[in-house]
Amino acid sequence: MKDPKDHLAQTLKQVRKDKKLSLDRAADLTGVSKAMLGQIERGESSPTVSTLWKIATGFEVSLSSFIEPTTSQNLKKTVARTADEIRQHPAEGGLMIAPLFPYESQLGFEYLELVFQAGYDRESAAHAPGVIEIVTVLNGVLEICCEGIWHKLEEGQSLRFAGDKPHAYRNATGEDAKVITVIHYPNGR
Amino acid sequence: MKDPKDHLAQTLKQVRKDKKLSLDRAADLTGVSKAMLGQIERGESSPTVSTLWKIATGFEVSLSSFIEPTTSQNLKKTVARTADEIRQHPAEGGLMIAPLFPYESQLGFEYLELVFQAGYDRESAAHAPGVIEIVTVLNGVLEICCEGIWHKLEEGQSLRFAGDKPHAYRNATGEDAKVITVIHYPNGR
DNA sequence: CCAGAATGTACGTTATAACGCACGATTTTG
DNA sequence: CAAAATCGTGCGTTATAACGTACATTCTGG
Repeated sequence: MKDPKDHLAQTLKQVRKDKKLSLDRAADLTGVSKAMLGQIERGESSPTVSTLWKIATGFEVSLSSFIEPTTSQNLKKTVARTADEIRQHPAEGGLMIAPLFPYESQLGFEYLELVFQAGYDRESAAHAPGVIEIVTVLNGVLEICCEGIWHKLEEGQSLRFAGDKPHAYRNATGEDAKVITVIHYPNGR
Repeated sequence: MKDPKDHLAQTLKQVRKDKKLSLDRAADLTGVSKAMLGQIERGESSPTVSTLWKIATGFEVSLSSFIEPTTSQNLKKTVARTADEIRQHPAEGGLMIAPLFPYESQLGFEYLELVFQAGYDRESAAHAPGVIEIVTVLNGVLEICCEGIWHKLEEGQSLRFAGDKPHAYRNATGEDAKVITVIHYPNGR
């Protein structure tokens, strides 16, 4: 990725246009001079983080939206997926994975369907720092161990936990357990 | 929220420590002088966005992680939720909502279970620009209309679509339809 | 039509980011 | 143990962010 200055220029100009503000009005709102706002929009200057914060705060927009690419057209497309058609069986037995919506940097998470077959019992290594996981049980019973504590989840129950620590999954029943899981990576993956 | 300079200082120092890098080594990696890295870490200077980009790129960390609050301790706690216990019935009939994990700014999304009762048929106003929705049908059959096209989702099927346009939900069957939905807001909510 | 207001840009001035280098303290090496 | 290397900080210099102001152009209302 190249210097974010150009993306910032476009985004600032677009936000101001969306809000139908002149540079004068925008300067009043943000506390940043209209001359500087104009320079940023024309890509002639790269503001400090503090100045960008003043702009984002004045416009009531998140800082991130000024520096990360906007939602790509790909994400705006409607995509339908059927878990039964894309389920995969990795080398490691007992677990099947349907990557319904793989990781997208603009969303910050991946969305999977997992099937833990009867008898599954395995640890998962800690993910990168800050990773958060959410699991909802659709069918069956699944136990998840995090921070030394086992949580038994039945159909309709959900768990959110820190995925940046070692954790474990166990299906001690005689039937498969099917879950939906969202894994959020704050620093990308 | 206050000036992000202090958060940036802490984060930069922590990232460098995690990677076991001296200021010298970090300067080599990022192309930013060690004197400047030191000033940023001590909160004595607010870098330009271009300089911050060089730092993030050199460290192979996302820009956002330097300017948004780190995952709060609240998010790291293990939380179990049962949809049956928290399901709500809003004024508007035919739809029940279990807010399993409400919106968190650090995740950027909310995670809900929805039950569309038999006969439900209603439009949903467009969300803010950039919003992306994901829906997975757990039980029953649900139809979702986006961009003028109806998509029929049966059990095990999922849909991702742009939530910043008018869309509609319909359950034309004689039974309830239960879904999990993730709604991602790029600019917060 | 005309005067005043609004708009965005250019320019000179001021403040501060960003740098290279020196230095004292600490750690490493032979 | 002494010398060399490394470390983080402070300082002066340079480059540029950020500002206030002037100006040409366009718009608006009487």
